[in-house]
Amino acid sequence: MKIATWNVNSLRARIERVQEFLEIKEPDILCLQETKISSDIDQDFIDIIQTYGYKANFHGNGQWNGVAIISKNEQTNVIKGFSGDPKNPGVDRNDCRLIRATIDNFRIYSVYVPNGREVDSDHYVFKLYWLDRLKADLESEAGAQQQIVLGDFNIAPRDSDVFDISAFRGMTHVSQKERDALAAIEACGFVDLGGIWESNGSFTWWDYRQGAFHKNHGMRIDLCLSTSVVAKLMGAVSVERDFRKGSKPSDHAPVMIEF
DNA sequence: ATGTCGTTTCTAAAACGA
Repeated sequence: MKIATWNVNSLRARIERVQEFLEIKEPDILCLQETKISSDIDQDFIDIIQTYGYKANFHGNGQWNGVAIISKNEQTNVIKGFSGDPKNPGVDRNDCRLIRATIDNFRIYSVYVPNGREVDSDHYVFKLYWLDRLKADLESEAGAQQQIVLGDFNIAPRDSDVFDISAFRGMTHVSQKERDALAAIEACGFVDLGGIWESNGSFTWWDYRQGAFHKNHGMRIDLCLSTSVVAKLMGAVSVERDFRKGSKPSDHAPVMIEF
């Protein structure tokens, strides 16, 4: 079984690369982030994806964010956004950053954690809130099914997950509070499957600017967290760097995990 | 060189987000 996650930075702009990925890599499940398409036109993309034998569920508001789950097998009990009615601190009230579905008795979550912008901004407060809210939803669904959480966390868990930690001191993606929020989720019984990479180099995102990809100036911010039972079944983990190359790439590469 | 993309909008250049 192959499960992948990919921040595509606009599905409209990336549809040909996504088709290429489905055709060549044949993942059983693909979680997408930053689809930037609205629910109204999702059917166009569902039709394209169906021609490759996949089913899809989208959660999007059009201009920004947007997440999706694509799978060969049926998706049931799909939930878009957080459960319940959270007290939102006021930023990005109608954003679309979470979709979950049950596939083959696994509970799959596609997440797009807020960027946070600057550590002294409301957006950073919202990022911390969002991570805490995600933890609550994961805890509320724990036990019944094995859980796998994939997506763009906008957090580099360790210093070795950025190309030059001195360039990121005091910035989002590496700050202690967001790393603590991620650690709190892991403390609920989740394993960071990409954490098997001990050294610099296994990055998942590279800035479009300054030739960052060719210099390997990147970060590992696209993560896959699973319950420890699932982690024991893990085979190969790979960053599909070829999809960061070539014509019109996203600034993120897909991460693929085999079980 | 905030040097690239992708989105949107007063459909051409700019604002905004990442």
